[in-house]
Amino acid sequence: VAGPRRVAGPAGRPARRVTINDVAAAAGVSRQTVTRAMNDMQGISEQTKQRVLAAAGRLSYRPSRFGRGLVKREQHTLGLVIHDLTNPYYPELASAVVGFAAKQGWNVVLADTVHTSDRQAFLAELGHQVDAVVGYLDLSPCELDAALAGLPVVEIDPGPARPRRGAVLFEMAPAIAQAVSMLTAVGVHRPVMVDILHLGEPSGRAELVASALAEHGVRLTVVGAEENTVAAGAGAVDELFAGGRTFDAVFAFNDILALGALQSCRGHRTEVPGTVRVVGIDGLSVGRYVTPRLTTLAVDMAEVARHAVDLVVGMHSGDLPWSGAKVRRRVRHQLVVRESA
Amino acid sequence: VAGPRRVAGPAGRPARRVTINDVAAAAGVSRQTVTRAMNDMQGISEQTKQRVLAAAGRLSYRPSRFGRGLVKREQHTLGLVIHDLTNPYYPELASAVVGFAAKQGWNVVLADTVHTSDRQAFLAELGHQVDAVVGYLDLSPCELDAALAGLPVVEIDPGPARPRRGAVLFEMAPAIAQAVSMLTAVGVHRPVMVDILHLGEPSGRAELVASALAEHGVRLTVVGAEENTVAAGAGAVDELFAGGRTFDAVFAFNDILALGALQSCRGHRTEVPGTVRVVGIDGLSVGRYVTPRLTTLAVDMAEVARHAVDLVVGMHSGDLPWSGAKVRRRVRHQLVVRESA
DNA sequence: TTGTAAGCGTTATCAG
DNA sequence: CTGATAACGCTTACAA
Repeated sequence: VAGPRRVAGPAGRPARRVTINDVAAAAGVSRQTVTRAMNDMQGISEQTKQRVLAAAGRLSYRPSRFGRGLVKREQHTLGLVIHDLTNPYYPELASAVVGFAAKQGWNVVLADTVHTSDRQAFLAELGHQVDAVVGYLDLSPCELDAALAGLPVVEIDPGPARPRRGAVLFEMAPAIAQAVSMLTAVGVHRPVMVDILHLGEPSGRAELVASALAEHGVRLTVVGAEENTVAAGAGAVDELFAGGRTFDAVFAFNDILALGALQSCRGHRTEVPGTVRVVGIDGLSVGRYVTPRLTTLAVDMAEVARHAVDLVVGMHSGDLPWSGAKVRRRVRHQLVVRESA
Repeated sequence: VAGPRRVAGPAGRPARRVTINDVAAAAGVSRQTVTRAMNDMQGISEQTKQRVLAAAGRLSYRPSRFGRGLVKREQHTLGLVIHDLTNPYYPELASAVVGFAAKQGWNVVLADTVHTSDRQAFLAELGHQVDAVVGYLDLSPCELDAALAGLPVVEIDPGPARPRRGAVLFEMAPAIAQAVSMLTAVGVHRPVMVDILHLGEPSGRAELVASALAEHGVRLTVVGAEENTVAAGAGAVDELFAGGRTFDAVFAFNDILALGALQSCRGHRTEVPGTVRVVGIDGLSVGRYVTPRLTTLAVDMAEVARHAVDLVVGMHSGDLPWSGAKVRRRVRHQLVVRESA
């Protein structure tokens, strides 16, 4: 395989795609014979097969996936929508989704929305390229219907509102209650939550933590991080220190922010878990590699991915409806006690 | 959008795909009119448009991407081949590749080879679904030609052999020399490398480190890690400690193994960088969040991704040849001194 | 504003 | 073993 040998126009650019007809002509056979040679089908003599293959190679011929897909109906691709591959949560999810999807013969195209301004248009565009969509959509039900009508959709952790499509729901309350019991038992009484605020409002996670603490008569202070990064998590806790506020525990919206809390404590020579206890959410594997190792509410990513892929494949095949209770699955977080709390 | 309303057979499964013809029939118009309505084209009255859209919604109609792709030739997808999304290196790469590809209007399907036994077959299959391939192929030139003939291919860090296709080459020697100078200057004379062995042989990275050290009259001991994980890196260094071997520096094949080295040192109450200095390779962002922060030879992932996408898009459009010097780019690693060395 | 005809590149069917 | 013909679902031209 030397340089490009496609039929080239004056500028050296391919004038048009090399098609099966070109190969057929070059080899002096019919299109059907080319098909037989390319796909290792029987009913073709070894000799013509080689001649065809040679011609195909010479022309750099490659069957069009569209032509082929049109007639063979067994090519499925899944759109996986995530916020930002740079946040370790999403690769862990993506890894699991890609794995399960591959097992079912589905391809996965990755849609990262980190630099997307118009989510609806973005998802509508994605919808044109795939057979089903899974992930973090963050659209209102009506936007979602507009963008992805007629397509099987499974949202992951879609928030409190009753999902209008398929969904994998997170059940964090039990694990949160467990973590809160553990902390209050050892005397925590001034906890803080580093949250991701939505329009200035505390997240659902913060509310769960607050109400679990309320059961023990403890009040939660919620502060917002600027963005979802380690640095922002550290910044939020830095401000706490700077403000002279005393606290004995930090709950974080997720492990990334918790890592920031750890970093900030280290910067302020504050012992973890001695002086301040830190608890993250998600169960990222990076939590095992930091010092101290991060205590966290972990979700089994493989289970999430398995549910999501199962649902969406079922919806696509028609075995499952496109909405309703049958296409809702629940996954429980588990308290994983390591060193930080 | 309630349940699935596709034409259903006896089992409740869709009997066949809903096509433009079904919608046309249902709305009492021609196919062309349906196209106009679906694609917001002009030359259709608002009234018929609504009628068609209603019919389409009722039938859950969605244009086939194959039919559409066959006639509109502006849909490109890139296959990104990586080893294991679970290893933070690949998400960082994927994130950048997806970003640049999106900017050029390309979709990215992610092919994770971690559970792939037959790489050649896997890539051949992938080749059928995409317009170009980028990433870590790990195939011999002849396997590669067999699997991906006729397709633009850009390998990333393909190793020492002269690449037969497009390639983004890593130039680590200068950064390695710099790191080695730094370490020998502070008295390091018993360095170890935790390597990923290929068929029992030291990697190219190990050889570069060894020869840089030789310039300073220092000999390198190479040990292999079982696999490419933090735990394996820790295990390799644990064995060093167990063997009673003394060492004052650890070079790691990559940051992941270096994290393991850090972990092992911590387990053995060995000060880093006081007693042992640790240097990783890759420049993963996780290196900034561990204690002590990891000194590493960093590659600019965005630059790698930019080159890879530029090359492959150029090759696809015909602006660039499919092999040769014009489709080779070089990226230099940079020594990033943090705390661990 | 709407419909008709043709063709995109491929494979399945059936006749030779 | 090979080739002609007819789909596959869609859009672009052009005609009404």
